[in-house]
Amino acid sequence: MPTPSQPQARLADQYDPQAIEREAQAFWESARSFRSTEDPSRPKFYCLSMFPYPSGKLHMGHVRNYTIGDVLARYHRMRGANVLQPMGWDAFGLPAENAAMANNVPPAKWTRENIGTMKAQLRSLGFALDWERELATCDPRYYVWNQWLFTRLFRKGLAYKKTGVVNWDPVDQTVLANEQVIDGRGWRTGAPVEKREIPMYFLRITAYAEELLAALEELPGWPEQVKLMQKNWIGKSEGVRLAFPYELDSEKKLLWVFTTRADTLMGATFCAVAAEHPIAAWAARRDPRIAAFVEECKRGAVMEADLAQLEKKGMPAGLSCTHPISGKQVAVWVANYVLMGYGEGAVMAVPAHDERDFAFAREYGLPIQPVIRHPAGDKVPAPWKPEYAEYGACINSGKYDGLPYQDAVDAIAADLKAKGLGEKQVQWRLRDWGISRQRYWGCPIPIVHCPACGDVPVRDGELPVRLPEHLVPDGTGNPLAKLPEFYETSCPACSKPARRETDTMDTFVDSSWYFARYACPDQAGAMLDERARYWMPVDQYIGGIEHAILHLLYSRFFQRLMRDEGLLEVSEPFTNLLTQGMVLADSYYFDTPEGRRDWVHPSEVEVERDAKGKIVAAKKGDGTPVVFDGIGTMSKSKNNGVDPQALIDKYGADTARFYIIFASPPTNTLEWSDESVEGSYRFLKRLWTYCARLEKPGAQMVDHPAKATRFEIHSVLKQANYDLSKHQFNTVASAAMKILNALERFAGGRNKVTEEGLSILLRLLSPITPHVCHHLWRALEFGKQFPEAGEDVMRAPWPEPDPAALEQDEVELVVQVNGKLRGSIRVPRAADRPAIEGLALANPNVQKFVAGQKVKKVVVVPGRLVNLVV
RNA sequence: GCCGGAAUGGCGGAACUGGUAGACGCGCCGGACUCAAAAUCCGGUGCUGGCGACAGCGUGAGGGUUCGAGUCCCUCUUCCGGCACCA
Repeated sequence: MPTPSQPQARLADQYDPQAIEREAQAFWESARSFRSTEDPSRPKFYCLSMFPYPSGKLHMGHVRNYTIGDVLARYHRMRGANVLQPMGWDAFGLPAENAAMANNVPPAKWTRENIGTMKAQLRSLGFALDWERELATCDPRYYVWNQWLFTRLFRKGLAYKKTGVVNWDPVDQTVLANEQVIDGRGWRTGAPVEKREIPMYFLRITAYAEELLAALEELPGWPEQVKLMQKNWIGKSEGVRLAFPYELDSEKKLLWVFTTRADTLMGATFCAVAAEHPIAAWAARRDPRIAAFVEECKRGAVMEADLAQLEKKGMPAGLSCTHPISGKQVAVWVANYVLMGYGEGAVMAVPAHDERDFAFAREYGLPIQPVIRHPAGDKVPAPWKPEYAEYGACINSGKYDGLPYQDAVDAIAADLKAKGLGEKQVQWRLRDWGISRQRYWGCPIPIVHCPACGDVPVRDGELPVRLPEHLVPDGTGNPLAKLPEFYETSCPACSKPARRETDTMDTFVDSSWYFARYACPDQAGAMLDERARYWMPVDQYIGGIEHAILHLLYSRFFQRLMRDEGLLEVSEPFTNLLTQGMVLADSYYFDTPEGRRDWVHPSEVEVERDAKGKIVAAKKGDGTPVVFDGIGTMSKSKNNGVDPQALIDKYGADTARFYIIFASPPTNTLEWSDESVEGSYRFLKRLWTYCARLEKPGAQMVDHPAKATRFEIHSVLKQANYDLSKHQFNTVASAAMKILNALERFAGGRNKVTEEGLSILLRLLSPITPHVCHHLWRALEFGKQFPEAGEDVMRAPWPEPDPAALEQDEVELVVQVNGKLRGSIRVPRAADRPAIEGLALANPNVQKFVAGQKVKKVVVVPGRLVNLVV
């Protein structure tokens, strides 16, 4: 492709980032440098960063995410790949409704304005994005395919209706998101939140549980940590489903429980059921105290984190059931620690070998019967010890005595099966995905409720079910449910009057397949087309670690749903995953005389240091002392956010990008420091000044040998290339600094060594700071040496170290005595072991520590060290 | 509570596969330039002792394996992420 002709850039004396960034961006724009097309002749590289929620302005987390992605995209482009790097908007969601309520602006308008602002910001950062593929999930041309797929899943039974539990605000008469529940109360009303069961649509992700789990093994490009979290989340456990018979109103019934510890069955001394269990409901009808307890359990929010920290409480249900093996009667309790949503909503309690049951039994004086020989003995005296839960041989268990874990489980399961009271079963922690939201700003669920035909999916020809965009929610439920024009419709099957579903989809649905749609965002006739088969899977996905479970698991699930619709072949959407850490900043406050706590922005804080540079005090500009409150995520409430725009305005995009890459490896948290940003700016200025001086006639004296300089530059490059392969970009930025240091020490004019070194430096650095490298490459006319690149450093080949430059005649070896460093020796590269030992022993400082002692052993690590053991 | 991480100078971080701890940068100290300041440039900088060559100590705490541990194993502490309706 021809590069657009522009006047040859001259190198000004001063680094002016705003001017050169404008120029570089104009160059890329007119050359359409980042547009990607399908090209089967080249290896493709689909590089994707998680798309942002258009919250208003870009925040530092976005800048970090997209800078990391951009470095990867540009690097792979220079290595010859056909790179796709798209961008779009996760545009449905709760914040738009909150903003709408606060400002009386429809979410649609607010969202679209935010997209405009953030898109301009992304452009100013110079990311190599193919904007021709931009999409927004609130666009009917996008969400129509959510709806289309949903109707397919509904017909297959993979989408279905059942009741689910939600947070209910009794004052606003509305469903609350978990984040809208603060200390058990509604955020706007302050009313205690209640649990409420409502009908919802679910996606049958459990049908894919086995595959989602097994396929984790085939994801070598994912961090182990994320795979482990997903594995635990899916939570496959093999156990026994078994029944305790009981009689209710002279009717014979079975209380089913699931256990992974069937070997402890003979120690089951009671059973416990969830407050939502039918037995609890029955007991509540007979006994007002139980009714009150069940009510108490139903109060509060639905968050598992909160439930898990509740004090374990229970009440006897006034019922007993029969132990399936021993035939003894055991009591049934209603307990708040049993979850209706997991397993059978009931458990057999073995207090001797389960910590929760142990605590519960001791609290309520229930029998504790040890049945396993554990490392701490045969008895289980209080307090609880973790050993009690370990595997061991059965005791006090009649015919099962002496059997180890697996044999006991097998024998007990066989006996239960013979009685028709149980069998082995696989149990999953993973639950089906409830996607219904009683909210306005989301994708409408394409179902019509007909009094005669039931729930009928909207016909393809009627899709999309358009979301009216003019509404402003008021916090009292979904405005769609108050809009007859929306919900009044006719049945797709019988044409009689019917009511349209007014719930919208979880926004996780939108984000579970957007990555595939980028391949063909303009395709109006299908969800995906053959271009998706070219680009998918994503070769590199980059995003926050906070998405390690839900978003990534749902996306893996959707990829399979699309595969099973015949839309794609591959099962896994993301071949390689990079989880980036959060961006943190210091926070400072002072308490006002009125007793208010004011948070002071870190940029307004002056610190006082001691002679060593350690911070001893901090104050505001006006002298008010402030308290350092530690380091944490950037947030409005602590007034410690750094605005990317201000940073770009002051230093330019390249400094922002360089700092973000340099400050920390991508997977770590990044702790913000304005002073370090200055350092990054300083480096780019130094690079500029070095190049500007090279341009001037009259080379300076060479004061460093060329061979040593080349060795240094090529060694650094070798390490940098290794670091790039490990995605450790902070040391690549360091490498660029080291190369500039070496060139400055060499201090020649334009000659073979500086020319080579600088071309390496500009290419190595260009993915991180593309604007300044683009400009310097053109100004210094490196296109003459790299005709294939011409004026565009991005088209230059990636630099590789020259093996000849890495050769050395001598190497330095460290000499240790008993593992302690005592000196070093220089030896010829090919020196043999006796020669090395001789030189090591001859070192005078080494002699001091070996003198008069016998050397028992000599360890020689080639190229590294000699260790003399005395 | 459960699941998953992290911890190295005054600060961010580096250290290959168990082999010189502190690369690179920030900050700080000293110097050059300047009427002065900013900017820039040069030198120093883990802690303790010593004029010094050097020595002792040192990677959150405690133990272990090894010729040798920031790195491997065990126990613990603190901080961070997720927990299904924030995205």
